[in-house]
Amino acid sequence: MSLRYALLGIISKRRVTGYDVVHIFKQQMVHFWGSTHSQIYTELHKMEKEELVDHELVIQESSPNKKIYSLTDKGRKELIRWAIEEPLKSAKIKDEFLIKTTIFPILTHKEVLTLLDEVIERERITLEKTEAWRDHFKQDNKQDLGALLTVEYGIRYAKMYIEWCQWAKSLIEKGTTN
Amino acid sequence: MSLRYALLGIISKRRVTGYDVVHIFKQQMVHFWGSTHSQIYTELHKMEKEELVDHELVIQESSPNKKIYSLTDKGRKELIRWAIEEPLKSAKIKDEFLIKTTIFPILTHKEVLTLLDEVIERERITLEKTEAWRDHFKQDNKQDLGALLTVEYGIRYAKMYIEWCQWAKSLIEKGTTN
DNA sequence: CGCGCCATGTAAGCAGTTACATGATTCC
DNA sequence: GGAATCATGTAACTGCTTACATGGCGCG
Repeated sequence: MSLRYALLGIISKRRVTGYDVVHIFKQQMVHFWGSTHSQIYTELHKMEKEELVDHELVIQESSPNKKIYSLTDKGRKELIRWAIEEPLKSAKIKDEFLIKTTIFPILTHKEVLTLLDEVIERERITLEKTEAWRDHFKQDNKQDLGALLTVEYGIRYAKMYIEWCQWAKSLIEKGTTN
Repeated sequence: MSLRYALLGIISKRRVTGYDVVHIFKQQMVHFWGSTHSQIYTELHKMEKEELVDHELVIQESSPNKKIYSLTDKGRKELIRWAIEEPLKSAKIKDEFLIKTTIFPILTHKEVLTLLDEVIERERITLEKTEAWRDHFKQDNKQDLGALLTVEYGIRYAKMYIEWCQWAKSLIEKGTTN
């Protein structure tokens, strides 16, 4: 049910199409939520039936027609109700690499270090992109507190991950087994 | 499909029942994976059909009978193949609180600070429990590298979350809006 | 006498992923 | 000529959650 509130949140800020939302998920929300176009379009239809959003059809010549969504009063009220009344559920994380971590003892020294280096590199790239996005975003002076806080979260998360990997490496390099 | 490898990983370390696995998920894997007994029992059945695990039935008097699982050769090979050959997929996170964060600008100053304090408290409790578990675990001198690394990850994650919340609070308290 | 622990399972429903489907325009 | 971008949608499937279902034992 939370995808719904993520969508309501995005629509509350600016006039967007389903297509725009897909990109906002990819650029700004990667660090804490994921979704695909098929799920997003479906949820938007459901929400429209329940009168939480409505749309305006824009006819275009050189590209396909599009639907620009906006919140209804009911939608806005429901979003705020959820935010302040609905009890907090803790994050659900599915991190494959941590599963691999649990079986480090049955892998060789070399295999483990290769895996760790791959992850460090992946996170380093993510960190770089996220920092670039934050800087670009700050220059725009957009004053979107929500976005500012969540990018910062993304940056801190990536840094933590890299530091943890480096700590793991040093611990493994110290050990003599395998 | 990753639940399967999480299960294979657990079974590779010790002789466990489905019931034990449920508790291992709750105690040691909360930080990076979640599952429920219904999904676990179902997956164990599937894996047994595919001959990745087998079980030994233990008849008990004062409690229900139980099935103790162990890896087959095929299971162990498949686990290692997955760990070193299967390309890394990045973590999938679903964090409701970060969705709430994106709409901070449409909430009042007070509502936002209440939410942040709730989360800080929740994470503080998690951190305390996780640190207690690590210390207890280190005293046992269990030498399980995988578990040592993942608890440490849990601790670092919780600390990062708390620090980020505190940074957010200071940023909001500095601001005069709302 | 009720709650929690041990221990297993099935069924129904919802959430999320991948594949199928279309089609013009723009850029290389 | 091929790939990427814009823009929307449906269908099939897998993964995950919640509810249903059983039953003895020990503790307060």
